[in-house]
Formats: sequence, structure tokens, C-alpha cells
Amino acid sequence: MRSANSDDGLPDVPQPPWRKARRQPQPKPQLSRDLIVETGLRILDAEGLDGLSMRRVAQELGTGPASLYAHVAAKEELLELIYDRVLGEVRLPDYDPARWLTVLRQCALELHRVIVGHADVARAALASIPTGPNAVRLAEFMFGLLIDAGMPPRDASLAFDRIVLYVCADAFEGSLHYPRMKALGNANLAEYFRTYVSQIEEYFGSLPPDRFPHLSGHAQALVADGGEARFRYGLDLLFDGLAARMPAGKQTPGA
Amino acid sequence: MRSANSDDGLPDVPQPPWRKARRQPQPKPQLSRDLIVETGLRILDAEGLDGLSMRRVAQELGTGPASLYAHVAAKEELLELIYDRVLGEVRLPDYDPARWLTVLRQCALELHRVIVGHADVARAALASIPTGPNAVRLAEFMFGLLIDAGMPPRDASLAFDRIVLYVCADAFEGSLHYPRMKALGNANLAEYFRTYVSQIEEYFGSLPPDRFPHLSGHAQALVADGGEARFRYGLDLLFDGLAARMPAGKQTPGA
DNA sequence: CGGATCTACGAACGCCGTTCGTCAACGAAC
DNA sequence: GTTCGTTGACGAACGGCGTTCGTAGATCCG
Repeated sequence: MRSANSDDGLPDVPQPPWRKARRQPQPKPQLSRDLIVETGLRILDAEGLDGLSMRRVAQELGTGPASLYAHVAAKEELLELIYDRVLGEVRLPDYDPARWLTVLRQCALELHRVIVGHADVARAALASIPTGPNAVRLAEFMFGLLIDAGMPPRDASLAFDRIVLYVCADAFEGSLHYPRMKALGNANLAEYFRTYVSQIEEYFGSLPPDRFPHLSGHAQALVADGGEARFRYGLDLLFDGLAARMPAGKQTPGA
Repeated sequence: MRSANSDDGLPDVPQPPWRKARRQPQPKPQLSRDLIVETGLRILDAEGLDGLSMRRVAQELGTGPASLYAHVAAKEELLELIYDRVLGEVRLPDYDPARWLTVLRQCALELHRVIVGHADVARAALASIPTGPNAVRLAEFMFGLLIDAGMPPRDASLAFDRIVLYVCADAFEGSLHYPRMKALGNANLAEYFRTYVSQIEEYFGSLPPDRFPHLSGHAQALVADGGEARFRYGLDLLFDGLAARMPAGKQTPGA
């Protein structure tokens, strides 16, 4: 096997110039956990959860799906890593237990903003019990705030848990509109909501008034408020209840 | 190839008598939408959402997956039909706007009970904007109750929406423990929670106390309350806020 | 230099949701 | 009674999925 096409390190004739480099020296920046997570997040943002597959990530990195499993145990783990990566974008406000209600509310709004910004990550947010570095950083901040404001640890645990659940659930519900919009062929969010909301309103309005007087009579009110207003309303409900439960009770609900 | 085993339409020997009837006359109770939904629900309860596939439903009915598509447009539609079928199990309390808070709370608890009873249906509950007959029946009841108690329609719409979201989200989060339990090889819920909860507690307790003083210091409080207590706590928060917003304000929060 | 360990990855396994084309059954029209 | 259009049932297949296996190369340690 000492031919000119030998593959070992000592070719006896020069390689044809057009097939010189079988392996690119640099352009493939080597596989790594972070690179996989970053690529996955980019696909998630661009194509949604349905578009995110191990094969798709591998393709984006110029390799096969099997190569990813040296860095990530399973798709679910990849999703959790992406979620924690997203949590890294949360900017925490100043830590001030005296103004706990305002600060905590700011936290919730910021968390909501970040998750909604990466629409489909909300699914992972709801699914995982987050133990990544960014998740514990956020948990320590919010949980500690409630305790330092005077709430008993068990109540603080419950309150923190419920706030995060509500924020993620609202983001998750909102994220479900995206595939629907794509399925209906709407180009942008505004057009989608115009057609979709009017359909819902029409449906409720067309219900038989004798059996569904309130739904058919108030169809307009049922679709009056959009996602953001709904989210704030529920958040206010939660925080009002919370304020009433804080022992010291130094802040008023409306703050 | 003109042999006795010819495959074309004109066999030159009579059919063996024991394979006369290729189609069974009755035993298959005919395919129908309701039968498919019922079968799907049974599989969902027995094997979870991961076990529910069109192929699995078809197999249970002794046919192929293609046969289902004459009655159901897609898997998503089947899930929504199953969800509405489950909502049919909700038993509504007596309609009494004067005691709106108690009645509405009873509604939420009953809805939670039913959804948790069919663990994985919670995913469908969160995903769909429910328009089935049982869904509108429930909506008319809860929405109407708030209006007849004196709440402006737009507020009633928001309140109803948030309550249902919270109930479904909590059930959904709870349903995610089931696959985890199966993956960890735990036989029953009690064993699962003993091992899982103690792992979580250990994890928080092992965090560096200088950077995570509250999480590591109150690890026990973080896992003290189980799913049902967490659910009630959040529900109470919502209803307290709601009571404070009802114009007439005839009921006290604690009712 | 030899062996062990780790990354890369082509190939394959067994699923999945859905579509296509065919085939039998059936009611209406002639 | 025959024809025909419609409809439900369904075998086969398409393209995609998550994951595993076996192997080849690289890298590091002794």
C-alpha cells in the first residue's frame, strides 16, 4: 500500500491543490458545552421549540448528532442549560429589604421580560427545578429579600415559589401563540392578533344567549385586554395578597 | 411465474375455507370520534403524555394510525378533545353570587382536583384556548359568577383568566414529577418524594453560605411544604387580592 | 513508546406524526 | 339492477426525531 494516494504522513507526490485540506485547521471552533448551549439558544430564538432538535444543533455546528452527547447527557439537559443561560440575562435591582415589595415586583417583571424575550424557553422554565448558577443567584436574591423583610422562611419559600411559577406560566401561555400564528399564515404579531382576537370575540358572541348569557353578552370584554395587561393584573393580585401577609407590613399594596 | 401461489386477482384454485371471512362482522365496535377520545384518555392516564401517540391509540383499537385521521385532524386536536372530555368531570357547586368568593374558590379547587386526577392532561389545558362544550360551560359559570357579584366585565374576564391559568400551571408543574419519578426508578410517589426532596434539601444546604446565606441556611424551609400546600397558598394570595377588588366587598378574604 | 482516556462521528435502531393511494361498503340516481 | 360518487378503513411509506454503538483519531500520562 505504498501508493501515491497513501493517507499517512509521507505522501510521495504532492496533494492535488483542490483537495488540500481535509480538515479545516481553525474554522470549526471545537465542540464544547458552552458552544452547544449558545447554538441551541440561537436556534430556539430563531425557529422555536419545534425547530430545536439535536440534529439541528449538530448541523449548525457542522457535525452529526452523536457528537453532542459527549458534552450533554440528553436534550432535556440541554434545555435546562439553555434556560440557565437565559437567566443570566436577568439584571437584578438594588437589594433593599425596606422596599421589598417594589424590589420584588421589579424582579418579577424583569424575569418575565427576559423569558418572554426568548419565547419558547418558558417551557423549560416550567419544567425544570432550576439548579444552575444563574437560577440560584436569582433565588437567593428573591428568597433572601422576603426573609430580610421579615417574612418567616416557610412563607418566603412558598411566596417565592408561587411568584416564579406565575411568571413562567404566563410566559409559557404566551409562547403558545407563536406556532399558532405561523400555522395560520400570519406574517406578524399585529396581524395575527387582529384576526385571531376577532375570531374569539365572534365565537363568544355567537353562543346561544339563553344558555351562555354572560359569555355572549360580554364577548368584547373577554378579549379587551392583551397579554401584558393580563400579566400585570395577576401579578398585582399576588402581590396584594403578599403585602397583606408580611408581618411588619411597612409597605402599602399600591407601591 | 404462473403458479398456484400467484398474487394477482384471479387465483386458479378456490380459497381455502378457513380464511373465508377476511373482515370480522361485528367485534370491532366501529371507529368514532368519541371512541378515539376515550381510548386516548385511557392511555394518557395509564402511560402519561409520552406514552400517548397516534400509533398507540390505533394499536389499542386494533387498527393502523391512518384510520384515526378520518375522525381527528391531528394529534393536537385529539389532545384538546381529551381535555374537554376531562372538563366534563368537573362538578359545579350551587350558583350563588352572594357567596361568590366561596363558590369560586370551590370551583378552582374542583378544577384542580379533576386535572390533577388525569395528570398529564394539564399540558393540554395550558396549551389550548378551550372552546369545547364543557369548557364554555365552566367559563360561563365562573365568569358569570364574578359579574353577577358586581365585578365589571373586564375585571371579571381578567380574574377568571388568571385563576384558570394558575390552577392549570400548578397542575402542569406537578405532572412533571411523574416522568422524573419513573426515570429515577422509584416505585411510588411516597418513595420518590422521600429521595427527591432530601436530595434538593441537601443541595441547597451544601451551597457556600457566604454567597448563598439564605438558601443554604433555610434549606429545610425550602422543602417543608408539599404540592397541595403550595397550591393553596398561591390560591389564597389570588383570592385575597380578588376580594379586595370586588366593588361591593361583602365577603371577607378568609371565607 | 505503550496504553488509557476522551472527543468526534457515521451508521443504525426504533420510535414518531402525517400523507398517499387503494379498497370495500353503501346510498342515491338512473 | 346497475352505476357512480362518497366515505371510512388502512397498508405503506416519507421524513424526522432522540439516542446508542462501534470505531477512529487525538491527547495525555507514565
